[in-house]
Amino acid sequence: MFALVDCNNFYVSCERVFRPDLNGRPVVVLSNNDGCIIARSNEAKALGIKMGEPAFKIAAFLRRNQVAVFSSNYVLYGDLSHRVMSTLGRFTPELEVYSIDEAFLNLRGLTVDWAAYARTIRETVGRHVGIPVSIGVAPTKVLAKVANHRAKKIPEQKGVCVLEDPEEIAEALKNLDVGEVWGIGRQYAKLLNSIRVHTAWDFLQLDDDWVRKKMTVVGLRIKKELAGIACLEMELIPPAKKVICTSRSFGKDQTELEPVKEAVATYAARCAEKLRRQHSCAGMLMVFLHTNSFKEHEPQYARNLVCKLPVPTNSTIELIRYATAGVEAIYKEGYRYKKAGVIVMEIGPEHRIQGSLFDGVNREKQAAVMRVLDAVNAKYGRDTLKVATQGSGERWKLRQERLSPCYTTRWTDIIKVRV
DNA sequence: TCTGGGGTCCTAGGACCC
DNA sequence: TCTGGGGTCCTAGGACCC
Repeated sequence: MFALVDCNNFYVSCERVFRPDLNGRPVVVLSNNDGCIIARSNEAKALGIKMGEPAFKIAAFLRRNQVAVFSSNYVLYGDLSHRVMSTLGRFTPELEVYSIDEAFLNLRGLTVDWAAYARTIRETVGRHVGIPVSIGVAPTKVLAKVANHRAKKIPEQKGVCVLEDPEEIAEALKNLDVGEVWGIGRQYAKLLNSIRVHTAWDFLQLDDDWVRKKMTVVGLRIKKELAGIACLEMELIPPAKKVICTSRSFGKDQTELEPVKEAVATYAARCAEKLRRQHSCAGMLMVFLHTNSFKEHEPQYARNLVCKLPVPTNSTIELIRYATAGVEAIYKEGYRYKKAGVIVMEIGPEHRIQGSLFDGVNREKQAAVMRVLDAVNAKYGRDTLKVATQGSGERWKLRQERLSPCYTTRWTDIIKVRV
């Protein structure tokens, strides 16, 4: 049996941990740059606020309904996620951290009452971290997702749902929209609806060959999993990334090269950090830059430039050099730029790089410098040491007007309790 | 004024190898 | 008249996830 533990309205729940006054009130969290709604409390959902809605379009509505609005605080969410995951780790020898707010637990070998066990997990996470979770337990991962969906949607389940008995499973699938099944997105749902397949149960009645042909082996696996045949394994160690991207919209449109270069240098530095964290080097780098396509009446420009690196690297200094040269090459005067990004590809392990006969870089020295840079920044905070090209970020940095404190990771933000 | 960010997997078709 | 067999690698496009 697999359990899927999913944090309820995770970002909103994180904001509420240190603000219990927000319980019972509508709360939303915005995307980077305070752009779109990306998390909603149940009260906010009840008001009809849509996922992905641009915040500026419903600003008046939010005020009128006294909705508490937050910029996203990924430092806080990341830390609380880590605490949830380590608590979950105590309940299984096999934990797969699937995303910032979800994890699969392999319950194989345990002889317990599943529902009682799930309730214990739920209570423990609540007590230790303060985040409410929903738990689905079933014989396959896809069915655990189905169970989780019921745990969340049906109040009588009280956050826990076990699907083991075939008749219960059938009943659950008959009551589930096919588009709600994990792995069936909008396009496949449309295709299935067009042949009068509306529920997960209908999908299960389809011919294997048809599913294979129209939805590839991925679709067929989903079908097997719904039938109770486990095809998806636990992934205990997250595989190294094959592509790493750092991109941001600017806090405001940029019309000059200098601040754009600073931003791109900073994104390159982030990519380098991510590479070093997974002990990889990248052999190729791409930089892109574009204007705001929503502003249809303004002149539009979008370009990217790919650059093969002479020797794969994860050095901040080297990646910044190529990235800024790239953006200089594609930058054109006379546009209002909205967003830029750096993508590194052809990623491989750092201890197996192919050198070059004509390489002028002292790679050992460079690696030593990076070790010091990482150590200093780990101790004193990000960008305590940085490359001067990154600048201060004054002109282009994210808009974050409603950021909550970093309650758990910054000394000055720790809450004070009066006795 | 204001519209997010970061990933994975699969398939088909073409180029190329011996 | 006759026209092999077995592969790999790369790319673009399309689907999906959080």
